[in-house]
Amino acid sequence: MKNMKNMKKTFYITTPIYYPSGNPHIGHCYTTVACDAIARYKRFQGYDVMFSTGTDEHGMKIEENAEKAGQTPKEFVDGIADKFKALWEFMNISYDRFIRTTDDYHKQAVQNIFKTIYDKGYIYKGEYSGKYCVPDESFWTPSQLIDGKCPECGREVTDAKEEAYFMKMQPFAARIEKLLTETDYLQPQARVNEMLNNFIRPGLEDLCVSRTTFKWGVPVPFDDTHVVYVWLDALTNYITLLGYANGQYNNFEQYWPCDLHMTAKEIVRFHSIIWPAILMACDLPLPKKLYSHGWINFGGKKMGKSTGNVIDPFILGKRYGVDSIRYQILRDMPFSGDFDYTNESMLSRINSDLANDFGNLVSRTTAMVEKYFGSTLPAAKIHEEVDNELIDMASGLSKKVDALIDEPQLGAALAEIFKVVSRANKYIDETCPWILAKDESKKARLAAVLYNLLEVIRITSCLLCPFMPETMPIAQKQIGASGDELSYQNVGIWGKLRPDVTVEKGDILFPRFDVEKEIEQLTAVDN
RNA sequence: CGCGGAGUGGAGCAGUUCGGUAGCUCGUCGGGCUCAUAACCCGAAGGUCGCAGGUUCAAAUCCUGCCUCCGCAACCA
Repeated sequence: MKNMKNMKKTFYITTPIYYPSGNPHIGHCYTTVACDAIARYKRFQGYDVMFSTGTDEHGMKIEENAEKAGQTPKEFVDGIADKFKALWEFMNISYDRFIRTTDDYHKQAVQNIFKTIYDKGYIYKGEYSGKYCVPDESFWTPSQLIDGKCPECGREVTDAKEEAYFMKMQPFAARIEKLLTETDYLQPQARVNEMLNNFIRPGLEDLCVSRTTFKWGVPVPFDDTHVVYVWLDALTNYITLLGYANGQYNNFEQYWPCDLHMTAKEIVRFHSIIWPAILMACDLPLPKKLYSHGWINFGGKKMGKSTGNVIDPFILGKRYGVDSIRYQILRDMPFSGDFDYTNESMLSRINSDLANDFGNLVSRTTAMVEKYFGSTLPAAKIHEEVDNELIDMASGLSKKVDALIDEPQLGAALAEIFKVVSRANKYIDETCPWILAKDESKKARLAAVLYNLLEVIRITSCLLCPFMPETMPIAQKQIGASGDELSYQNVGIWGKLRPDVTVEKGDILFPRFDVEKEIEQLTAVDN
């Protein structure tokens, strides 16, 4: 039975669950911050949002890394899961639920799901064969081999077989192809061809869903010499954390099917082919959208090599502000394709958009209201023709942003917002308030100009708030906006700020950085 | 011929679906303004749109061939 609260439209958004074989980095941040911005935006729109994230904690690599660290696997993942949580707290990530695949309810649910699919006849016992490195006890695919040898230790590999459970894929192949070709499930579209050409057209192979070469996993319910392999363990987090096949939660009906799975491009295949197959095997509805973004690279190189502390999100966030970092990566990340991160581009973006354009707009506007009217605008205003373009742009902004958030094209959404911010700066030059201020008979016109500027700040700050949740409320306080004036209902309506508003000029919102000095110091930190 | 993406003024990108004056941001240079975080506004310089052919009155945009870079190819966000 749904109560009134649950009558609201729901929106379920997920990050992948991250593999905690090492510490979180800015790449994890990108995915998670993007989801956070969307989740906050949807809450702002009035949706009942479920925003999930977590960690995928089983598997051989964890077993090995734990051993190297002299810890049990559980101790090892506990430590790293805490680091992820600490980073998300630092980055102001408003997740609703954090799942760990080592959580008891999840393990139980995975076993239930495995059993269900087995009982339906989609899982059978077979043999996994491949190239095997005996000393490392690892299977490798032909493509992973380096010069035909083990990529880990460089020794010879041999043909080997092991008993394994497989999930049939053929029963689902046609539906999966339709999902990819006839719907806009997978975004961006370019990835669809990749999936079709590489996997679907050649014919989907059955999926290996258990392993016997390591123990750190969920035991197969009726055969505990096997542990459940990553697919069924990790992907199912999206439904187990809602309570599917377990008694821990009871939100499955409420939030499934998922509205948006956000992932990076390397796991597209698992989310576009395997995950739908698993859901089909369980007779469950399919998620609505999968968005696969590119990577953040550094000087053309992939992350992880000698990039140093500079890319540590804690260091950047403490130095430049969490909101600024959130803004920069979301603004500069292209819709598809990778993004090449440099400290220069980050600082330049923060300076020009946040300090010069937005922050300075708030600063100069509130300063003028204070200086010319003692902080409180008079109610009497005189409108002029020159105001119209600005008013039209600001009034129509929220509709454009709504649509871009749904794509989801966050960079384009931010660009649209900043077009209006720039237009407002230009408007100041067009209207020259400092000249109006010298003429006592033009007070009502001056009041209108300043009010219009405050309105632009009200509207843009509301739309920017999901991206920069710390700073925007401060800006809103400075322009004297509060309560219903900041609601979603009013963000598309011009003139909602009360006419006799009182501003409260405050600290600088986004300080400007000396790029050369900062680069120097960041480099010093790096070495 | 494994699959896919990309090559556009100094840098980063848009434009290519349905051909028709090459656009944006940053940077540089010049000017304006003074409310503001030396910020803001205006203007200018700067590109044979990877190369070579072809179609067309007209191609960054369509066709053919080639070069270079990058990613993917059973779990790096």
